[in-house]
Amino acid sequence: MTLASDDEMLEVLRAEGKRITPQRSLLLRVLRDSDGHLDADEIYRRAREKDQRISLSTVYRNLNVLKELGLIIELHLDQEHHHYELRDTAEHHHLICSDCGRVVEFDSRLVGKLRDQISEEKDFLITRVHIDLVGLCSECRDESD
Amino acid sequence: MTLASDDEMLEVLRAEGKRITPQRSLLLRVLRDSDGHLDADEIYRRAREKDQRISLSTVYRNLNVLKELGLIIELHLDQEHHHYELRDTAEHHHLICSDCGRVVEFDSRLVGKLRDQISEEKDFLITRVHIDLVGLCSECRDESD
DNA sequence: GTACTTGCAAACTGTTTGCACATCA
DNA sequence: TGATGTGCAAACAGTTTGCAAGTAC
Repeated sequence: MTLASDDEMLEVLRAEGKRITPQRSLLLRVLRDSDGHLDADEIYRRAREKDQRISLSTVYRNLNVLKELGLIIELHLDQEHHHYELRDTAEHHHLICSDCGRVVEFDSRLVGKLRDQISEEKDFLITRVHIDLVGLCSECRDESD
Repeated sequence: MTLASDDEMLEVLRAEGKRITPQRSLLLRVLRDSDGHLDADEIYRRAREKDQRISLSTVYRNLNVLKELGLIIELHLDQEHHHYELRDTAEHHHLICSDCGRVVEFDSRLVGKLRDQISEEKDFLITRVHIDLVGLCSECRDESD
């Protein structure tokens, strides 16, 4: 499902003249072991569980490096801070429960259709599509009755 | 195109037990006279052109009030800070040029279809849909050739 | 009159940066 | 060895808040 193994990702770093440091390997591992959409602080917390010494600024710096190399994606999930996830071959979007905060990924043919339609209508070359659907998941909906 | 006139919006404030202050009227006027998607600082700048004394914290406080009353919408246009616009009867989404920053609004039948499809598939009650398409507008595309 | 609102300055949060030291290649 | 990366603390940007004074109703 995911673009590349950790090794392949490390290879991208090397190819771009970036060094492979224990911190970078660790961050990639944390991201891979997660279910996606972690914020910087959560990534920092999980990384520290494995290596006490990593610093928050290193986390931020490397998230930016990985983002520039296209290995991860920065999300703006209707929150005050950013979320990050490994870049995936399968484009997907997010369905967010406004009550419990749960995030579910989805995709649909309609997304590509929409993109094509608007691209033509507005004469844009569309490179990225962000879709967030916000609502109540079935559990939270039941509770609120 | 827009939900209500300024007077109607002020009426909503009154109905909620909020006071109608010159600052609030001014902010609504600034939002209405704009093309949408202004950030707080720009709103502050424009408001100050009309009334020197308004403060940035008043701007923030009132944007939050208006947001809670549903009179305006807060956007997260892939930037570090928020943008605001008057709530519109016609739901619309944003097409953003990653080069010049231009923002174009759009809507499409496909959005409702997508919403219905995912709602059913994932068993969510979907209340809000945010779509940002990012790309190059025709002018920026021509320049980059 | 009084609860709500304002302006100011100070606090807060998420993120970035300068610098000296450490480290990958 | 030399360029890159790290940790720390300090800076920064956007936003929120405490408080005393002002104002809508």
